[in-house]
Amino acid sequence: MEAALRLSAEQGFSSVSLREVAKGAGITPAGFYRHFHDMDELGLILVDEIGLGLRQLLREARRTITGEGSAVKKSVHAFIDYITENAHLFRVLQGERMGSSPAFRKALFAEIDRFVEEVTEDLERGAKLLNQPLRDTALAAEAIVAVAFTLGAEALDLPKHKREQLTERLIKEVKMILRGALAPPRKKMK
Amino acid sequence: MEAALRLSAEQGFSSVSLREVAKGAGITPAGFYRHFHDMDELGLILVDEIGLGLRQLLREARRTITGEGSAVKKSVHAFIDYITENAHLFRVLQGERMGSSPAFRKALFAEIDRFVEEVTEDLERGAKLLNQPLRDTALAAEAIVAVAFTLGAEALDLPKHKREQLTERLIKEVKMILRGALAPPRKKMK
DNA sequence: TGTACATCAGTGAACGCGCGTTCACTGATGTAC
DNA sequence: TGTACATCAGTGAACGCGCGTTCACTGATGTAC
Repeated sequence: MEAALRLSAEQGFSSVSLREVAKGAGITPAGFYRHFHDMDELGLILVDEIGLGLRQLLREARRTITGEGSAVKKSVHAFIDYITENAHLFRVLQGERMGSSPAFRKALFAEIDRFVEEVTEDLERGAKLLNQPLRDTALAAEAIVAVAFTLGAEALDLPKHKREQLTERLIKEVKMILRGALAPPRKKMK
Repeated sequence: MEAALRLSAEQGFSSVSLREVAKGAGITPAGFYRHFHDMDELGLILVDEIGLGLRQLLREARRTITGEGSAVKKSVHAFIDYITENAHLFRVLQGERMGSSPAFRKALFAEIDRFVEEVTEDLERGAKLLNQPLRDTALAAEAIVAVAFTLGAEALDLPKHKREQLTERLIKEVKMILRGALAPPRKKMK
């Protein structure tokens, strides 16, 4: 699993060969079959691990935001810290969202949907706490996750100081979306 | 090129073989070398075509929004129409953003950056026209493109009626971001 | 404590296959005289 | 108008290589008596 994750993060799961995984794990290709029926099965188990990681991330973020200070800022930092530490997992998540096998893709989308739902709930809870009702909370969550994942993926390729810049940008964009979800309707949008 | 584009959209550029492209184009593998030095070269030319497509899309969107009605709504519809018609191009754009060769990826990011810049300019122009100054226009553009590309990629896999639902969602999210970029600062964000 | 047996992760050789790349070639089309 | 030659897209055979999968096997570990 470890070898598969590392290789998938480097070159994308779909172009990792069974033989490469076996070699990475220090066994012969035939030995692979003692553990998985084929690469697809390994892939689905990998996706489960990714989903687990996402839920863990949310738990960590919730833990962080108790206390004072901007919840957005702390959540985004928790997010960036998490994907930096689990770069392999996240790279596979983003990289395999398109391409690769349909089963893999479907499983990934299910995990992401679940993540968006949890973020929606967190937003609702937070809004209630602050007495600042949001409109279209689910859409706000969807937009936030899209932006966070897109910028997060870019961040992984960057040197540290540029990553920090990008983190600040992400914080501003998330706040922007929340402000848009919060504001009372205006006369007319462009 | 046509064969390469079709195959790349289906299975991702990085897992398309030279022999597959040659077969798709109706020539022998050796014949491929008359046209490209290797697959990397073909890939970079493909990226150029993608960039061309993005610029064409913006031109079309600008054309559409003259006249009355929500500019966001019309722009988003132009975007969805475009990626529906050029699904191959767009799938490669999204799918190869991660993974594949570094050269390919770098070229893609350059094209996307250029796209974000053009959207920024359009937003500034539009805001001026409506006398509704925006803060952080570049960040708004970055967020809008991230959301549009993410939801757009999902849309391509969906049947028509679900695609329309998703289009409406995208319109609302883009408006949400613009509203957030527009509103005067509030006391405190969550 | 000692022996017989079951389990099972891993071995290593073999297979047929599609891959990228090379090479000398063919044959149609365009150009010069 | 007719002939000689250059160009060049495409051919087809061959190469060595890594691939996924199969097979009978080995040898360490745990269990039953």
